[in-house]
Amino acid sequence: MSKKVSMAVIRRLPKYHRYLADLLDKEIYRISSKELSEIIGFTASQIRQDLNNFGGFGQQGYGYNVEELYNELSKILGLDKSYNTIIMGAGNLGQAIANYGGFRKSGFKVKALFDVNPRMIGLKMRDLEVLDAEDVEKYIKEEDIEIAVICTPKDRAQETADKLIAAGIKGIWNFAPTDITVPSDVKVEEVNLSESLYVLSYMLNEGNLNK
Amino acid sequence: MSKKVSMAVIRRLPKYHRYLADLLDKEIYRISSKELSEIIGFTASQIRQDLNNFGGFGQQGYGYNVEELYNELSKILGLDKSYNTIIMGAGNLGQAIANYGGFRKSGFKVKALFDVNPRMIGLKMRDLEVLDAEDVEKYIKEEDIEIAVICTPKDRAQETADKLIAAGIKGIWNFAPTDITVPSDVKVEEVNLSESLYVLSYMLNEGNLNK
DNA sequence: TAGATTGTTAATCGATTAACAATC
DNA sequence: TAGATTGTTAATCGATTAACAATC
Repeated sequence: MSKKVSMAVIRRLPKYHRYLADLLDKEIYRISSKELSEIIGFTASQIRQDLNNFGGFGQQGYGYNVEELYNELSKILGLDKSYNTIIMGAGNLGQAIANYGGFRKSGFKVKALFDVNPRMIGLKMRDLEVLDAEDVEKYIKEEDIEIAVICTPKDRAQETADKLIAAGIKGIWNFAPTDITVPSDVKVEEVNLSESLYVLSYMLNEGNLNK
Repeated sequence: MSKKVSMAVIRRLPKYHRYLADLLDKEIYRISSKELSEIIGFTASQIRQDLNNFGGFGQQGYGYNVEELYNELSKILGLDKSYNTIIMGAGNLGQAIANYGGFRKSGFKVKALFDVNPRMIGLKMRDLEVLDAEDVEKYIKEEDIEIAVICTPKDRAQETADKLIAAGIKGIWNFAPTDITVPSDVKVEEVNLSESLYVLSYMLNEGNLNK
């Protein structure tokens, strides 16, 4: 196994994957790094460097076979599997994620929502039930849950993570506006929407900074 | 005006802002870059470098005044103002964003949701009305809207952006799972949730890649 | 004053881009 | 074969870290 691939590269992989899917939709089956660079906005050099972290998928004089590269990227991203998923916190955001069909299509299957609020517990949202957060450890083990999405308020995020990890969860998608601390074998992807919005706000005001 | 600050620095600013708010909550009024580095997980050197892009906010032998630094960061991030905001697309995600109180608290005021679906138009969600997306240009001008959030499906994102920009919008927060193209005076912050989830999926499978 | 800690310059590290031999 | 385009090495660029004089 070769040297660890940098996060900068990894964060570009989903974008390659998406643009290749678009090409397939348009029935384009062959592409050079130069052509791809014009569509996706990275340099051709970067594209070739990025891909070569994982293997030589192209062919000199020809370029890349779109379908083959798409399939390779699917494998690299782990999208050739499916993942049982639960959502902690059945508020607006939890519901929105539960109802987004795109994730299911990519193999992320939301099995249940969990909440601490007695008024929510037992409710059905489309075909999903809201279960008692008390019972989550048992559920994770019995239903073979691999990914948990944290949509709780900020102050309940860490304790929720701890409980999930104790039950064996190895992947957490955290939407609570706080950083959570986990052991190194647990992977966390943080989505901090406030931080994202603040970056937009920064950009809108950049010119006005009196430096 | 000094040299443009890099995106790497800018994306760390909201995190400083958040951790300083936590310190104020805990009634801690003074902090050195070293102490902050232990809490936030960046090096002390990086913290000093980052902040010095915007001014010398510290004091030798003392450190930083938490409240002062927090206020300076608020100004840098444009959080000392408020922004009239609209949401394009009144689906699950649009509603979730509309209902999240945190944004309002930071000065981002959602004034209305817009949708193309006749069944949605006219509905009230809490205190917000769903308006006809046809009327958005007029609304933007009359109500002085500065920021628009795109929560439409992928295939309607670009045309929506074009319409918003024609009406004078300068800031777009894009949740549609596609990149939108805008003139250089318009700022876009992309939030691609699928890409984020795929990165998590990658990390969960990293060990299994047969390289 | 002595100690602490900044602001800032210099050194290092890593990521991106350029170049080109290999080869389809 | 000739042309095209990769895979990969080398060069450049930018970001992070280290070091330390300035100074509170």
